[in-house]
Formats: sequence, C-alpha cells, structure tokens
Amino acid sequence: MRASQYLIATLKETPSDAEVISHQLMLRAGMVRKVAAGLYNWLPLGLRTLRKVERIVREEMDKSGAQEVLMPAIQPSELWQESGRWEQYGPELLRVKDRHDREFCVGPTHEEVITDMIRNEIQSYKQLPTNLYQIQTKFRDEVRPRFGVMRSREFIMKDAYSFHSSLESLQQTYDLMHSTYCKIFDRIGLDYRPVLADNGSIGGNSSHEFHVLASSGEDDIAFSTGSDFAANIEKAEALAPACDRGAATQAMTLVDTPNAKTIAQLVEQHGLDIEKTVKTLFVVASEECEADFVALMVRGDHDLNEIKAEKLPEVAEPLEMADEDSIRKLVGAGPGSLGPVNLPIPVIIDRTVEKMADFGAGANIEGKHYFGINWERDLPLPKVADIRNVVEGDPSPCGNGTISIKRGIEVGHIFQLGKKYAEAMNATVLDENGKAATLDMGCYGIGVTRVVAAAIEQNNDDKGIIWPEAIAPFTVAIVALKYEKSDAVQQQADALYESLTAAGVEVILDDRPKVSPGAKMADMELMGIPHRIVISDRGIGAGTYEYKARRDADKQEIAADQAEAFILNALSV
RNA sequence: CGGGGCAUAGCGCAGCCUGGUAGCGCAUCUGCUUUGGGAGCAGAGGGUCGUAGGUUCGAAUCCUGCUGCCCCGACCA
Repeated sequence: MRASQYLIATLKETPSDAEVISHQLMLRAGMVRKVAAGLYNWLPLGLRTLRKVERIVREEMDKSGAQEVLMPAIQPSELWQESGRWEQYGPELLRVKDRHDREFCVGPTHEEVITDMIRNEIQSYKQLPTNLYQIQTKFRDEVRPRFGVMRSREFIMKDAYSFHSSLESLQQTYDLMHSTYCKIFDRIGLDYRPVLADNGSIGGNSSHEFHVLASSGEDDIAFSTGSDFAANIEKAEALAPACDRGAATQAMTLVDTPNAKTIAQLVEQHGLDIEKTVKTLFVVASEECEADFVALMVRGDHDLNEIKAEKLPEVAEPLEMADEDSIRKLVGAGPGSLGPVNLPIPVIIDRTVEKMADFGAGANIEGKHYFGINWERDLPLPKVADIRNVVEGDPSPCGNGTISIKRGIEVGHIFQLGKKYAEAMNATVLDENGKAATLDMGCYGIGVTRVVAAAIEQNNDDKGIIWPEAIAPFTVAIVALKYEKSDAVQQQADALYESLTAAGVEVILDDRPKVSPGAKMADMELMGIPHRIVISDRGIGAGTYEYKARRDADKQEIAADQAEAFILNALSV
C-alpha cells in the first residue's frame, strides 16, 4: 500500500473525551472514529487489524472442528419469549418493531436463534456433538458505553455454541475450546490468563473468562502467589480463617456514637481496631424467607460479594439493598447504627466474622454501638457463609500461596450452559433407545473488537501503538525520504516495496510528497508498524538503508542489497 | 437511574463573569523555499457559537426548557 493513496488519519492532539490509552491511540492513529455514544466507524487502518484478529479466530475455530454459520442480527421476539429472556433481559436488549408492528430485538447474543436452528436441523444423537460459530455484529444497549471500542454498544463478537447428548461430551468440547482460546490469544500475542468465573444468571456448571492483564481493566482478578490459580473476584472463595475464635475478654457495653455513621468514623472517633468492627447490610429477602429483609455481616474492612450473597437461598435474586425508610421502620435505627444484637430478621455472617471476638457493631439504636460483642455469649451464632470479596493477602483457595489482585479486561468467556435453553425451547434428539433426550449446550465468546483495544492497552509507548506482528495493520513500513524528488530513492523504495509485497509481506510505503521525515516517522510509529526501513539519498550513497523494529531502542544500518533478505529474516512469521 | 461537568471551524481550546455581531494553535487549500525527527514565509477557505424559546435596541455571552456528550457511582449474557 502506498501511503500517498491511503487514508492516513493521524491526529497530533489527543481528543479530549478519550480516557484510556487504547481509545486515545485508536483515535490518534486513525483507526476508528466515534459516530455516537458506543458506536464507531472503523477506518481502513483499524479495519485491517480487526480483520486480522478475525482471521486468527476463524482459523483456530476451524482447526478445532467448529463450523462457521451466520445468523441474523435482528431476531424475532417469539424465540426470546420461549427462553424467558424477553422479560428477563431488561433495557440492555434493544427492542424494535417492524412495519407490521411485530416485535424484534437486535441480538446481544444468539442462544435462542442457534437453539432454534439446532432443534430443526438435528434429530439424532449420531449427529452430535456439533459446534457452530459465527463472527458477527452484536448490540447491547449498555448503560454507560466507555473506553472507546472496549465497551461499546455495537461490537463484533465471535460466538460459538456446542450441542451434546451427554455432559461428558460437553466437557470435552469445553476443554477443547479452552485450549483453542489459549492458542488464539497466544497467536495474537496477548498477555492473558484464563480465570475461573461466575456463571451469572445464565446458570450452568462451569465457566472460565479469558482476561488480558491491564490496569485499565474493569474486572478484579484474584491470583495465587503459589500456583496458577486465578479467579474472577466475583467467584474467588474466601476461606474461613484457620485460627480459632479468640476468647471473650470484654463485657458487652452500649456506647454513645452519635457521629459515627461509617466504619471509618467509628474507628477514628472511638479508637476501635477496624478488624474488631463489623458492618451490617440489609438486603431484600427471597420469597422462601419469612422476613422481608436479611442482614448480612462482614468485617469492617471487607466488602460484601454481591454474587455470593445473591446465591444464598434466603436472599432475593437479583440482590437489592434495603432502602433507608424500610430499615428505620423495622429496627428504629438507620444505616450506621445496625448490628446483630436484638435484630428481628435472619442474620448471615461471613466466615471471618464467625471467628471474631470482642467486636463492635451497631446497636440497632440510633447513634449507639455495642462494643465487646461475643458470639454464643451475648447472642447465638447465626448462619455462616462465604459472602465477602477476597482481599490481597488472603490464603488462596487452591491451598498454596496467598491472593494477589490484578485488573483484567475480559476478552473471552466460555460457559457450560447445560440444558437451560434446550429445555426451555424443547430442543431434543433421539437417543440410542429411540427416546427424546434434551440437549446439553455450551457457549463460547470472544470480543473481537475488544481484543483490538486490549492489545493496544498492553502494547504502547509514548510514541504510540506497538503492534504484535500477528495483528499489525502492516508489518513493514518503508519510509522513503524525498521520494518525489530523488530518482534514486524512488527507484530503490519502489523496488524493495515490490519485492517484499511479492514475497507476501504487507508493506506500507510512505511516499507522501512534501511530508517531512519527522512527520513520516512519527506517523509510522503512532500506527505501530513493527518494522521500519528508511531509504534516503544519504543511505543510498553509502549503500545502506536504516532499519529499526518498533520495539527496539536503536536503529541500525543494513546493506541495501541485503534489505529484502534482512526483513524476511526479521519477520517472526 | 443518582451525582458532577461540558457543548464555539475536522481536532485542541480562548472569548461568556462585565451583552455591541467570533478568535488562537493544529489540520486543510495555493505559491515559493525546505527534506534524517511532527519545516518556514506569504496568502486563502471553513463556524445558523448543540437546539428551542425568553429578556434586550442588540445575545456565543444573561434566563428557561430540551437534546447530545464526558466523568464518578449504581448496573453489566
């Protein structure tokens, strides 16, 4: 490609609304432009990278034995009614009506459509297992699109769905997808980790997320320092402290704490150790609970894990915090003065809280706390559960090492769905005995557009993007200085450009007239082209070109007549 | 949805407080010079100042409604 004929849309200044580095660089390098909130144009340069990611995903999926299909972006409401998600999904599902007033949605995912397809096309267990995928545009009406294409409303996703007549078969395909995902992200050149994940409202048994480690990530991942254990913080188990509960040494006393509404204030004003405090949160109870609310207690310095809490049978799903009026009506005191003593509703305490002695908590009397509370002396021990987020330094649930927490960008997710959709939509095959058997299902997603942003988050410097070779829009940049004026430069640059292109290398020849050397080099660096050759009169006089890899600190002179061989040798593919 | 902020040329911004008919840098176009790290000089084009209304002789500027966007939070198969 000749730069003089290519849409190079680089910006010297950073658009003010771009927050994260990948968004800034995608705009500055001229890869994307915003059309509206969460909606982007992909310019030629950006699309080249996007297509390369797609190609790698497609090749590895095909190698795994999956077959590509293409489903419609617009889906009829009837299928979503069948699965029950028309009601469940909420405002993130963009619903539209056609001219006949029939209801449709713009697909955020395709479980319903694929299950419908499979129940029509597959009749026998002999046709299983099968794994079908597509690479297609999805739409989710995100509350808050942000970070450019990292969290956009319209995006490209690779979604695969597998169908099975047994859970063993599902597990096999799940494992195959796990290793396929590792191959895909290895090839792209990302620093990523598979992590244990929560299945969310989708249900099912097993789930892993693939996270690219980056400080701008929106998820907290818990790693073990002693093994390769990794789990989304939503999922990571907080073990019970190994020690026994200390003996009670204090009497329970009622203390005036008129100005202590938060744990921090309590600690500051009353000299209480934060590890001797407990916070009490009221959440809406489930139907099977007689009370309207349930009290959840975690140590003062810990955070409630809403996913874990939501799974308790006593707690309503989705988790909802009690509003202040209801709390006051129930106990006569507001948030800030709540605790386990004399509470008329069920109490569930965290494993850490069970081991606490002589602790302080709200007295359920406005402006008062009890200090020196002890279980089984001052009040019976309530139900104990793991309901908090793990924190840095906790023992790892794998048994080795301690927890360390890092930020991750979720670029892939694999799920075992089990029979959830097949059951709701009556997708069956005939088994060996000629009986209808409900299918088991798995689903496997990769956020293709998000991968592009994540790769930039991990590979950049003060000059711009540094593409991993596998997804670079071009692999080699030939910067021809004074191209339009020097016959020698023009001749040699053209010759190298043509021979490399003929050898299958994707080259961008910067032949732009009247663009200064500095500007040409700055643009190629901003765009992140992995290899750069500078051809100039000065070099030609000495029989050399200059070579520099985007990651290298220093440039080097190479023999002009060896340039093609040198480059072919430098390419890692 | 709650809180905060912004909206003036393609991009980055000033002007607004104190009303008088819009400006700077980058980018773009023309000419000349320049070409190894985002060139120089001279000239040019480009803005219903988000939108609707109000106050006023006069509104980018003051007031009100609306819309869009950004940030924090809540939310997120």
